[in-house]
Amino acid sequence: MRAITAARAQELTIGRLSELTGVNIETIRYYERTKVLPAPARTASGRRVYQSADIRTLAFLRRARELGFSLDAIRALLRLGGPEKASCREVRGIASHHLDDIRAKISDLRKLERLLAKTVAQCTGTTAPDCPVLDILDIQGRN
Amino acid sequence: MRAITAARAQELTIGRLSELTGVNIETIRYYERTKVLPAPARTASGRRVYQSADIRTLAFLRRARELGFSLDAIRALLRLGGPEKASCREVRGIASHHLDDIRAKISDLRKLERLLAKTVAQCTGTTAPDCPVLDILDIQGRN
DNA sequence: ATGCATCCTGTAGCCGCTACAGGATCAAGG
DNA sequence: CCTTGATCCTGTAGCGGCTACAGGATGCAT
Repeated sequence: MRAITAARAQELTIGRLSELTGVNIETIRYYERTKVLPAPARTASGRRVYQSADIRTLAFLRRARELGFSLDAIRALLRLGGPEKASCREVRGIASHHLDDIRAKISDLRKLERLLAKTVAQCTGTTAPDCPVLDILDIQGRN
Repeated sequence: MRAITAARAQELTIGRLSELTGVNIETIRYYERTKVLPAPARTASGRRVYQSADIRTLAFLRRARELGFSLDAIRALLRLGGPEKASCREVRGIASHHLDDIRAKISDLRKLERLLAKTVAQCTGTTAPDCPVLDILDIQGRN
């Protein structure tokens, strides 16, 4: 059932696909090279021909990137989401693993934020002999 | 009171400096190549010779990296913190700019976290025909 | 026929490392 | 003194996820 069959699945150039999805042309080609996207058909002269279904895939990809999924994770998601259903459990696995990463990153950043904010607040802005910012970075360092 | 003055400024090999600071040897050389660290003296046979003051600098560098400062920012900090005092104001500028970056990143990540968490929670784990994770990534996309 | 837009491939650069190849040098033990 | 093994040196290439060229081939409108 992969066949294009009926229904005018209109064809797109890479430039048009790029416009429609907001993904840079070079990036689309990069995704193809790195097997995130399958290679599309070509015209006689070698130009890429995309189908309207590719808009959806690329939009998905773009959104997943915005959500911080790695290309590796996205390759997996596309494989799972692809050829007729997929195990929602596996998808959930990937997503919740990613969620863990995000939470760890947030927690790290919050620690940094607190420390930096506290320190910057101590700055008088004058050319004082010792600067609180340089101080936290310096020796007394391990906190 | 910056001066080390007295006290046997002992010399170190790159390996020893690496041990003492926890910074990879290759990374130390990389910092030299990219002008984050000044090139040290050399022995007759060409080996790098570090002074104990370099431990402090490299530890500073390491800590600043842990706090997420870019090498560019660190180059600036080292220049400012370097040759006798420095404008604390400029240091504060760099640090508070970095703080802004961190806060923006935290805010982004929190949005992602909420969205992903909500979605993953809806997962039954079965092989349902539609998967909430794939759904948020898909079409209805813009939230 | 001309011009310009768009496309193609291939390669190199960004950051901040890390890893390796291939060689030189050092310190210690036999 | 010689050998071994650790350490050092330089130079280059790779990671992820693009982005930006160069240099050439099409496509389309006038």
